[in-house]
Amino acid sequence: MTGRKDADRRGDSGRKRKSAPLSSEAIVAAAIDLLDREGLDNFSIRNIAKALGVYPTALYWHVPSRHLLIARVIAALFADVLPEENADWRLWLKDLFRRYRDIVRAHPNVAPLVGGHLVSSASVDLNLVEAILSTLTRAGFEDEDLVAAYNSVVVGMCGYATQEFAHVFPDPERELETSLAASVEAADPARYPVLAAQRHRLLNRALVLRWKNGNQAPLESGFEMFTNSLIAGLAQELERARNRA
Amino acid sequence: MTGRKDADRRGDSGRKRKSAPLSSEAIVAAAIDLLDREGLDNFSIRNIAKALGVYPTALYWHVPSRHLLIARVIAALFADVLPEENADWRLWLKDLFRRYRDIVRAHPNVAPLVGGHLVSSASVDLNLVEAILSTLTRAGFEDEDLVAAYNSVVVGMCGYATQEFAHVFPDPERELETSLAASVEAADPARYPVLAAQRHRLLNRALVLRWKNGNQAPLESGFEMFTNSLIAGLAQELERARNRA
DNA sequence: ACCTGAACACCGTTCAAGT
DNA sequence: ACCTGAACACCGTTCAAGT
Repeated sequence: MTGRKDADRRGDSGRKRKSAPLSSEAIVAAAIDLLDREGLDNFSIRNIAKALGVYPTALYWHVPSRHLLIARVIAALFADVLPEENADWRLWLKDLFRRYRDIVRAHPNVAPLVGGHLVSSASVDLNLVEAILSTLTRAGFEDEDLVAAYNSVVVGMCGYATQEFAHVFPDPERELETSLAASVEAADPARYPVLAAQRHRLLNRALVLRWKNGNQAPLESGFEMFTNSLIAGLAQELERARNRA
Repeated sequence: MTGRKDADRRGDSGRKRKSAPLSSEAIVAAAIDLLDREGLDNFSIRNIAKALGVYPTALYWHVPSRHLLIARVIAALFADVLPEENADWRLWLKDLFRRYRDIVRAHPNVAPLVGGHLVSSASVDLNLVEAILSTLTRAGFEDEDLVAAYNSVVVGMCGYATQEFAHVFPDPERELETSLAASVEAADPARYPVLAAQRHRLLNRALVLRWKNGNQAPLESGFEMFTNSLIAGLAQELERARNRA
């Protein structure tokens, strides 16, 4: 009898039913797993439930809504973005940008969920916010400039990876691929001289001119230039602010 | 008889039925209108069809899919981003960034659709691509550096506005607002000294620490610093590359 | 307390049928 | 050629019912 019950609990009927009870942590873990394996297009409450061997509505006991589940997923994934302390604020920022991008590289399908949505605010990591603020304060930014620099840093952190790992929509007939490749290949050198001359360097390596995202074709050199430029530029803005004062 | 037919065509049965026949342009226009009026959460093929007084499936004669409709919407909205020519490449870039952000300000709900999705590639404006490439070439970027600089510029163009006008998810109970405000208000000055000291300057004015987006609370000063920094930094990278050669 | 199960109000898209 | 209308395979979420 007891053996039978245990067998039932392990669930030979519901195929993937886990022995462990449901919890917010288990749901978030299953959500991340699903996102990594099946992509954004199959990322749904119902599929997470299926992976857990449970009814979709069961999740609502542990998680208030899809939006807030996504917020928890983001919080879990970026729990360790924060770099070691560094006396040089510019190196610290560079480190932060790198670490952020590395996480997105490891879970590329989350990119569209972080960039353009304010959900992230639902699970703010105050440690991250304070770390950026205190680093910029040590660098010399004050008051209004501090806020502006902080916003610049957050965009610098998320902006590149968001675009590098942008969502590629399902294209089974490869229509996007063929039409894009064709129009670039056929670009009139008279009208588009630089594009025509550099086309082989650009296809799938330049934003907007690609059908693969950073997953299959990373945009490494641009990341370096973008982050280096932004940081160097912030340092320069700081100088200017000092000279004003 | 003819009068009756005209009345039928104007459509007293289907309420909003337009007299004009359906077309790709009309659909895109209705889509933009719906996006502006009703927001991203109500932006669907079915609602666009309803606004046009037509069956949802009628759209598929003129538009291949939702993804590609979005691509056309984006193409239509950003048809005029391209700034006037400018001898100073840095001013030209600044102008480009401003114009891009102005368009997003005018149609803020499109922001999440542009930033994190590769759909935009389905409707590439080669003129824009060439303009950026030729400007950077005139500035002095070559070969691999040109690609890296181009990618930096595209991220610079889209990155800030994407986050400034990020999607705010429906929150009728104002849970996000209250919890975020509370946690920032209650931030321990010992653990979060800068955050605690600057909290009134930060709430709804610093990314991640807000429940409103740029629509209700623009992040103007950060935009200035971000774009100025990026451009100044690119100029500096250019100097470095020249010194290497 | 935690999960089932039915139900509601939505989606995008396919395809046969009408005109 | 262009639109209707039914149908399919999905969604997120609410809520009563079970245990």
